[in-house]
Amino acid sequence: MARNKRHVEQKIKKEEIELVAMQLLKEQGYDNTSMAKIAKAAGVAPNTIYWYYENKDDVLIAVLNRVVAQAMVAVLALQNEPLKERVLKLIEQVESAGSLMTDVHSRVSHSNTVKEWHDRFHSMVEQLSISEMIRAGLDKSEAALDAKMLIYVIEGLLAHPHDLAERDLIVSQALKRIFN
Amino acid sequence: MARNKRHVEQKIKKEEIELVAMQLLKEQGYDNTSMAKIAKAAGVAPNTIYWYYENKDDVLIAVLNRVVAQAMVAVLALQNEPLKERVLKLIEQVESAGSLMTDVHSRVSHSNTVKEWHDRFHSMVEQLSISEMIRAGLDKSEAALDAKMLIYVIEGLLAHPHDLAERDLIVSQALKRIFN
DNA sequence: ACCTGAACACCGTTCAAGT
DNA sequence: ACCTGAACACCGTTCAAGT
Repeated sequence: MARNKRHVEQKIKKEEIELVAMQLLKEQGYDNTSMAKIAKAAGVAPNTIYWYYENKDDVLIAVLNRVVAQAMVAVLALQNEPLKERVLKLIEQVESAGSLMTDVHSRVSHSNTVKEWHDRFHSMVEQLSISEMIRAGLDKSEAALDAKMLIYVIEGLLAHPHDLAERDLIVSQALKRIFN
Repeated sequence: MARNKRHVEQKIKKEEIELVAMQLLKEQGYDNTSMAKIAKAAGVAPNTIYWYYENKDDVLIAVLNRVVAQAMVAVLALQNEPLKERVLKLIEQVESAGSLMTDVHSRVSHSNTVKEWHDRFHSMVEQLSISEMIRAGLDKSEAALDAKMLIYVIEGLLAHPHDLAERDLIVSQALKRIFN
């Protein structure tokens, strides 16, 4: 019993650190969220985090996995909607993660772990995008290139601020150019 | 004479700091280039840089202006080449600046000065891109959207590694989708 | 006007020690 | 196994002082 209880509490502690880190990283970004800040918000000593994670980038990755899982659920729920709606939902989801995606790109050059995470993530997105293209009737020989184009347009929309109407227009135009 | 000489030396000193900073920032990126490193390479005390620049982001902007001017010259030299060649030249130029463009994006949230520089730069690129679209025969009503798309594809190519052949393919595909 | 040495507050991370 | 206090090296930046 005691053994079990302690085991549960351990999981809770790590979970709490991760949830707190997620909130702070989403709201304030990587550089503005110090390890000390996370520790304080989680109610532990600054170096305690290092018992659960190798370093700050490791915390970032744990948070990224949560964020991605959440976004996937939201987008997959629209399985039967037209492609445009799903793309817009995806953008909305990633945008709610604040500057996290930009942070990933800027950490890639510092941390090999982040680089590996980024590369895996990117090729996953690419595969999904390619199947969407084929499913939407595109020629297999061109699907890969068009998938990349669409991803880059989405990334551009995420990197630069747009109101909803403009975003809608640009996505529509991209899909029109690709599928006409 | 003495007056003049000192004036010249002043310009030389600032110029040297900037050239050294450009080299370091291009090679090692923003975070890996400390003010102390720049100062040492320029042969001055670390805080001397603060006489010429308000802060580190100010140094970054001075370097960015140099890099952009250089790229503009290279691209404008191809005035009469087809659009595809000019786009590829632009990508090549920006790529030679290493991670500087990614660094700009990640500094935007920290420094208002960098944000302003970024916004100005971005709208300049957008205007140029729109005129290219119109010049290439696109309908005026769609030129703005297609210009944005093309810019985002270019940014995507810059943010992610591609060999020359793949890059060529993606640019060709993008132009084909836009102009067919 | 131009430059410096010394200091400040903060950062990510480590280490030896406690339970 | 889990957590801490104290310390380390480094960072951007400031300040008082020198010429």
